[in-house]
Formats: sequence, C-alpha cells, structure tokens
Amino acid sequence: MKPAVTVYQIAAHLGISPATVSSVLANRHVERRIATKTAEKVREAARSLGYVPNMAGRRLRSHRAATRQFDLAIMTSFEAPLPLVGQLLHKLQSVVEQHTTKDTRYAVSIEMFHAGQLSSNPALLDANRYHGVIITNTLPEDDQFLTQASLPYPVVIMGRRVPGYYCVLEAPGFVGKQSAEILYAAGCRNMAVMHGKLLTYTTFDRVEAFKQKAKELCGKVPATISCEGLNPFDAAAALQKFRLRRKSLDGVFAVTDSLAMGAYQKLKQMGKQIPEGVAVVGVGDNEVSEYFDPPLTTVAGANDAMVAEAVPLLFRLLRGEQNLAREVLVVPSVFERKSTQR
Amino acid sequence: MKPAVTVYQIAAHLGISPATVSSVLANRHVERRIATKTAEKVREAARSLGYVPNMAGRRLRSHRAATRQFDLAIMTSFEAPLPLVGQLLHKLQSVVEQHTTKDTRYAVSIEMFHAGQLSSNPALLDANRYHGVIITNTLPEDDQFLTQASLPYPVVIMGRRVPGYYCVLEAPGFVGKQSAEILYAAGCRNMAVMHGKLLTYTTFDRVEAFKQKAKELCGKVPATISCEGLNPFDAAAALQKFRLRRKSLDGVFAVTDSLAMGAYQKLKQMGKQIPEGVAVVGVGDNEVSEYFDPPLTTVAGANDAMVAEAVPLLFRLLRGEQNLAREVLVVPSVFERKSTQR
DNA sequence: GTGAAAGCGCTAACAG
DNA sequence: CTGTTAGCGCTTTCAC
Repeated sequence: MKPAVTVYQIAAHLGISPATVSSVLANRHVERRIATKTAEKVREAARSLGYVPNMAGRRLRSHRAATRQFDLAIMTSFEAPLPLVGQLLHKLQSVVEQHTTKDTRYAVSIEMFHAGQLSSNPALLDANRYHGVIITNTLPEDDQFLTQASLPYPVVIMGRRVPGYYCVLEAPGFVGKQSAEILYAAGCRNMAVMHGKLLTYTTFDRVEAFKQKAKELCGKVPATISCEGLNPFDAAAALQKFRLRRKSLDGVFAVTDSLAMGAYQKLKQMGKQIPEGVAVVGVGDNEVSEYFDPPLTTVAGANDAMVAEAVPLLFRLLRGEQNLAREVLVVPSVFERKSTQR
Repeated sequence: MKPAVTVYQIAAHLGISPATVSSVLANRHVERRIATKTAEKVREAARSLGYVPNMAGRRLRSHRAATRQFDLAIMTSFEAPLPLVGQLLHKLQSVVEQHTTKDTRYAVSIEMFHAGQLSSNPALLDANRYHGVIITNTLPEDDQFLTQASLPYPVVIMGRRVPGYYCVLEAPGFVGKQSAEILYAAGCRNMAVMHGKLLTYTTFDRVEAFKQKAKELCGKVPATISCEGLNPFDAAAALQKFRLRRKSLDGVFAVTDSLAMGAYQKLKQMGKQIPEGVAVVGVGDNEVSEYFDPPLTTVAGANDAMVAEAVPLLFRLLRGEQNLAREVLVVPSVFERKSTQR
C-alpha cells in the first residue's frame, strides 16, 4: 500500500503552499481570505487524490499546551447484551462530563471484539491509543490472554476476576444462590436453569451457584435449558424443545431477563400459569421486567452497581491514586415480584 | 493552568534521556533492556509529576505511513433511548470490522450532549477530531444550530431532515398514520397518544400524523397522555393521572414500545382488557414486544432500517463518493399482533 | 491572497 | 544499558 497522501502532496500537485491547503481543508479559508477558486481546486484535488487527514498531526499541532486530553475506551464483545454496554456508556459519559474542564478533555471510544478473540484486537496492546479502558463481557479465553498481557495504562475489568487487574464483579455465587432459594421458597422442586450458549464468567458463576444450591435444597441437579442466544426468541425456541422431555418443570431461573421474557410466552402457551404452575426468576438487566404479566421477580444482577463502581474506579486510577482495592464485590439487590409468589 | 508535563521534563528531572523515559512509559523497557531501577524511577517520577501522555504525539510518531486511520463518532443526546444508540453502535462496529484491513483502521467514539445543547459540544466543530460522524436524537434547537454550522467532515443525520446534510429518516407521517388506521380498524373511536416530554423531530412527526389521521377517522382530536420520560414507569404514572379525566378510552398509540409496556400494566389494573377494552399500538424499538401479553402490535419504527442505511452512507461519504441522495426515507414495517385484534 | 519556516510531543533508528 | 538526532503531518505565525 502506498503511503498516505499528505497536505504537502496536494500542495505540490497544485503548485501552491501546504499552508494554503491546510487552511482550506480545515474550513478556515474564509478567515484566511483564500480565493474561492483556490479553495475549490484544493478540495477537488484532495478528493481525487484520496486525501485522508491525519488527526494525530492535527491534534498535536493545534492543541493548547495547557489542555490534557484523556482518551478512554470501553472494550466489550459483540455478543454482549447491549443494555449493559448502554448503561456503562451512559455512566461513563456523565462522569466524563463532570470531569471536563477548560483544560481537561475526554473522549470515549468503544472497541468491540468477538467473544473469545480479545487477543486479536489490535488497539488493546498499543500504548498509543488510550489512557484508560474498561473491559467487560470477556470469555475465559480472553481472561487468560489478559492474565499474560501487561497493559501500559489503567484497566478496570467488569464482571470477572483476572489476576493483576482492578476488577469489579458480582459477589460470587450470590445471584444463583438467591434464585434457587427464592424458587424453593415458592415451592418449586423441579427447577431448570436457562442460559445462552456462550458463558461469561459472571453467567457461569450464576449457573453453577444455582445448580449447587438447587441440588442442596431439592436433592437433585436442576435441568439445563440451553439457548442459542440471549434474546426472548431464543428462550422460546429452547423451551419448545425442552417441553418434550420434561413435563414436571415448576421453576425456571433465567440468567437474563430477556430470556425470562421469552420463556413467559411459551410457558403460557404450554398451559402453565405463572407463578402457580411455574415460578420464574430473571436477572435484572431490563427496565420492563416489572411491567411483565405477572411482574418478574429479579435478582437484580448488579450491572447498575458494577457500573457505578467501575467508572469512578477508572478515574481514580487515571488520577494516579495508590493503594486502591484490586477487587470490588458488588451485592445484587433482589426484587421479589408476582412471578414467584404462590 | 500549567502546560502539560512532557517526557522531556521527566527526563530533565531525573537527569536521563527522553528516549529512555519514553521506552519505559510505553512498556518497552524490556526489549530496550532498561535497568529495572531506572524503569522504577521513571514510573515514580511520571506519577509524582502527574504525567499524562499526549496520544496525538505518540500516534503521529509511531504510525506506519501506509496506514490510514479513520476516527468516527456517534453523537447522541443523553436523553435518547439507549436501545437506538446500542443498535447504531453495534451496526457501526460490524461495518467497521468489515472495512478494517492491514492498512486501514477505524476508531469509533461516542459523544453525548444534553438534548438541545448540541451547540455546546466542543468536539463537534473541531476539524481535528473526527473523519465522519453520525448525529442522532437531536431536538429542533440542535437542528437549527446544525443548519447554520458547516462541518468540515462528512455527517449523516439520523431521524431528522436538516438542510445541507445527508439525512436518513422515517417516511414522514407513516408511523402515526398507520397507527391511527390500525386502531380505527380495531374499532377504536376514543384514542389517545402517549409520548414523552421532549419531542425529537421523529417523535413529533409520529404524534402529529397520528392526531391528524385519528381526527379524520373518528371526527375528533385524540387525547394526549404526556409522560415525564420514556420509561415504562413514566407511562404508568401518566396513565394513572389520566384515568381520572377519561373513562371512555379505547385505543392507545404509544410513541415507544417502552411506554406501551408501562401502559399495559396500568390498563390491566384499571380493569381494561387488551385488546377487548383498549387496543394498544407501540413503536418497535424493543425485542420483547412480541413477548408481551398480549403480544404488542408495533409499527416498527424504523430504527433498524435507519441504522442499516445510515452506516453504509457514512462510509460512502468517507470514500468520497459523489452524487449521493441527500435524503433517504425509510418505510417502517408493521407487525400486527394481538394487542389490536378484536 | 499566499508562502516559508518553525515546532507541537513523541519515539525510531542508530550510535555508543 | 542509554543518549542523540531527526522527523511523523499538520497548522500557526509572520512576512510579503
């Protein structure tokens, strides 16, 4: 590939000076009183030569020495539930807004990688891109990669414990344990756990803790309903298949509210009342769970709370604060609603 | 404010060379075989002096000449529904991934502004930040500002027609008109429209078209149920107040599925059956609408479709393609479900 | 209305 | 193991 076109080449091409080219391309031709015809020519040449401005050059040259610019990033997998990313983004933006001053500016980027493929994200290991990042929705493969890597900037990992990093995660086992207890208290003795094909650490933990507690309480391991993805559709489809094998089902723990919502419809179609026939517990990443019919009991996950911890933690790291806890455990809230009240 | 600390100052402070400082701070001290003690000293000094690396400098110096780097941004208001932003982000990321090659790289940033305050976003007018942006969820104040501004890079505006820009928007009037017709066909004669306090152009259009069509069909202007925000909670609260004033209500058009979902619960509590007592139409920005009870009829908005048009359009502009349509109209799909079948 | 020259902060390349 | 030097691409300043 040829080296990129620069303002110098455009200037040479037209027989004018780079300064003139620059003025035009930065939209300053009016204040610099460049001839309209010249401006036209420059734009035309830029287009035909395929000029792509180098933002690093521009920023380097034109920033005020007193301004500090922080480039932050959220790294998440494509497969992650969008709401979590949205929450994180929203929170990060509002904290950024608070911290922005005349001479401190922030930019927030998002990098997405395919689950398990974090290692092939080129931006990650570059020291020349970000001042700090929050990484979330990783799979074990990703975590292993991170363990070996040593990133040259502050990193907060959400939802997973990775040695050597600052991590914010759900209190291990809490969601699964609580959910099993809620279902047991509602009288369920034939429980099932419903989850997607890909398991992040957080999801894995929820599933395992649920199974263990359910076994302890009911004397047998709960069934597994494995869904293709995390959408309601996937839950309905999985339940359709499952139905054939198991009629006695009386309690469902879905690792995501979206899955629970898909399950609702199929359960009703199967003639099961909620909660009388089957009780359902979800994990709260959804604003509408309270408005489902019947309202969905939710062990609130801890997305909100994790986000609320992770973002300020990143800023403390950026500020260079020392002696911060390597690990923050967040305890989810439980919202008991009709879907588990018998 | 003092000028930012540079590697030169750290070097001077420690009596060593800037190159050494640089190597350490970029995590290259191993390959450069810097003494561990020196590395320690450098890091310590960087911390105590409050060093913030200048990414523009780093990037400028260390990039390969053959690499073109594109910095893209999504600009959206804080108040926008998160799902739309999520969809847009996801789509943009996947197209970015397709276009990424050995010597073409992309970075995606998000800028959030408060609805109506786009003009005070400093990143917007800077020529030295982005190669292209997608702007969405603007209020009329923002649009007016944009009309006057002249941005020095490609811009796609989603959801609104603004003179001089490339715009992707819903076919005007379609959603509102369709919704009114669906409700009318379901036998509704006392309709209401439910919307949030802040009206983007898109929402405004939906509301107005609905009112007009409803009046045409029923002979009277439908009632308005104005909600604080766009969450289900807001819909329930607004309906609670509204209930006092109007018992005859038999059809609701909610400009957002979230609002419709909030309305469901309150309507049922008020003793209205859906669809027998009250039919409901939402606008489809939500994966669970099909899984509501009864499944929610949705005029699918056109978020998916808009996103699918806007992102490739941005890339065409970046490539310098000429003679592109200034305006792309997207026609929403209609999903008739139980909530309007009598 | 336009050009020449300097230099933003950093690191690659090379020399020791 | 570390220092010297040059220059990435751009824009600003000043000169004409």
